[in-house]
Amino acid sequence: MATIADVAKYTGLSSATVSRVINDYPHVSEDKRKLVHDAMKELGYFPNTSARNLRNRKTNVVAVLIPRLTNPFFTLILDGIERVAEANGFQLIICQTKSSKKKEIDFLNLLQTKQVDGVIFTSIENEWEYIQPYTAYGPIILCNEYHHEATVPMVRLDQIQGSYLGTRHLIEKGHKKIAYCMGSTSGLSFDRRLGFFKAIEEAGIDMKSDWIFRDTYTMEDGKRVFQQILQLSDRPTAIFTGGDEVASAMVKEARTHGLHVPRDIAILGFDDQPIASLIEPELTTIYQPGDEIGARAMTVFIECLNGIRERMSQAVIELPLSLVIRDST
Amino acid sequence: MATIADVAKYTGLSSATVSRVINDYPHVSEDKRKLVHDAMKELGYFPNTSARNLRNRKTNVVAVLIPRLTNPFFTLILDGIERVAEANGFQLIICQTKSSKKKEIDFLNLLQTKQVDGVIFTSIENEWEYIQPYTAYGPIILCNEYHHEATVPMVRLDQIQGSYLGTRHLIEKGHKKIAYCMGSTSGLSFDRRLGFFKAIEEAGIDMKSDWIFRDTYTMEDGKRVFQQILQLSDRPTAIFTGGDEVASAMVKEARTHGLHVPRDIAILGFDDQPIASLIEPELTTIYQPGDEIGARAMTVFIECLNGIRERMSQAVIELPLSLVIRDST
DNA sequence: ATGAAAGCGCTAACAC
DNA sequence: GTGTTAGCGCTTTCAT
Repeated sequence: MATIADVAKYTGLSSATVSRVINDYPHVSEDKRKLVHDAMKELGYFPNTSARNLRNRKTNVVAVLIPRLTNPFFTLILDGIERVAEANGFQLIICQTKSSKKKEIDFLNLLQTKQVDGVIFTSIENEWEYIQPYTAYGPIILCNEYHHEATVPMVRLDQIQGSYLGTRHLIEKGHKKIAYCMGSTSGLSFDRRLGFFKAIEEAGIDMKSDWIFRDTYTMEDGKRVFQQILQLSDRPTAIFTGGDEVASAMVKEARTHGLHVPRDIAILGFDDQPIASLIEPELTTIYQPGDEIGARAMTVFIECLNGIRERMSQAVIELPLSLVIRDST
Repeated sequence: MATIADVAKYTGLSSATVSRVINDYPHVSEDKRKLVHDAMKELGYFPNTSARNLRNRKTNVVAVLIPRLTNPFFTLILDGIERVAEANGFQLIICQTKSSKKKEIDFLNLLQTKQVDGVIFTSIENEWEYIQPYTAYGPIILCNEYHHEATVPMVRLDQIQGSYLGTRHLIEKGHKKIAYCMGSTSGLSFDRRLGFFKAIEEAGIDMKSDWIFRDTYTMEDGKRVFQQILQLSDRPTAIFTGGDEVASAMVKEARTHGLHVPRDIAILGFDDQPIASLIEPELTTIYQPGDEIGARAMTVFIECLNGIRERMSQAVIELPLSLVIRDST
């Protein structure tokens, strides 16, 4: 494998000059520049990234923490991140946490060993106090997440407003018994609940603890929870879900049980994934601009890296959510 | 940032001994080992990955080329690759080609600059002759792809058998006019067509060139092509699609036009994505074990890296496809 | 069992 | 405009 020294020897120049040519520095005469380019081609030379990274103390690689690759909403975010990353010469290392606290921490090791310049969290499993120490090693951006105590930039969607909008919509449709499905206990979930209960309380509606369901993420969860709802003596007439996958499975399960959506039971999705407009009836849902949020997070990351933006103090960038009314409510 | 030299100085040992401890080498006394470990913790030392990579001439990073992150089938493959990668201490760099020949080649630059140890293609845009030269720089594995001339390991699904199975099924259902949607002109598409026409010819059925549609990948494509099909004077009674996304959109579009699936028109999917069993009617489709194929490809990659497997000669590993009969045919 | 030292390939002062 | 040289942080002979 040809090195910079080989090119230097071949051209009769010094490695410094070759390096200047590689990095497009000025103050190199045109003929030498051409000489070097020709030699590089001739020798099949390519600069060694590890050597460069070692010298430059940077890698142009970002770690993206994502709970599940097979969750379309997160791949949408990833797509947005990728778009900006590629436009700015950054590579992405994919870190699937599978919602494991331990894995999340393990991946932060990439920061300490300088394998990546920084980290973008698209979800966060550990308490902030466990993450905080790692901010010393490089920019950490929260994307689609929020922690009150976090002292880093956060790009998020206004979950309070989004769930408030959706719940208001259900209430306006005349529903008074609304089941609520939540995911984890993250800040995001917390906010959604805030918006939900804000609408509920404004309308002076009663809420039963039986109507609250935890840990609903997947289609399987949706099916399971829907069956539980059917068992209820006092059955809700509408369901607020935490995602279109869950909602889709519920619509499906309702149909299986001969129930009409939305007449017998209304179901509200979240995300507005492609599937939302593909099933029958189409899902009323909350549109989350996943790619925009991802793109924005990566932009903020680059700003931090370039020192244009303060990376170790809290900053919240919030994008709005919107209600998409279709046929399931 | 603490370096190995700092740890050496702090413990009064040499950097060589510290290195031995870091790498769990034998021939280090227990007390020194403990001494070093304590010092590393005390100083907040972490080995620098770039330096290690430079020395060791390897990165433990693999580039995965994928056309679109938002395509669920490819993220399924990615999930399988990730599972094996993480179990073996490899990181994945994500390379979204967006089906661009140029980007595909650009990403191969990661191999030449030694930023990755090798590359896994989950789809391939360029002719093999353009890829071939890069095999000199490290293992290249084809996953879900096939090229006759390719001199590398290929992990693939038996597309001929899969599309044959699906087409046979349509024929057995009594269909004699079957539209065929294809994607690119890759080896994979080629094989699918082989299987399709094998079944068609066996049954002695006529095929019209009007019934063949190219470049159908997305839901939008599905909608567009379905509308074209409706315009046809001699309209097919069944459609063989290249993926569940396309098929789902077609089912949806059929419904929009007041057509009953499968009575008025039968639609066959491909992949068996989650959506297939979520829409109404549920899709009959060809199940493709995406995660298995991904996992297998990563396993083969590691074998190549370890020299257990020949990396520069053709080897084909083929997994079977199966027909999942539901309600759309 | 431990240490000295060379060198992986590159960049950036600093000289001229 | 070009060259000399000293590292970046780590691993690995080769001594002892």
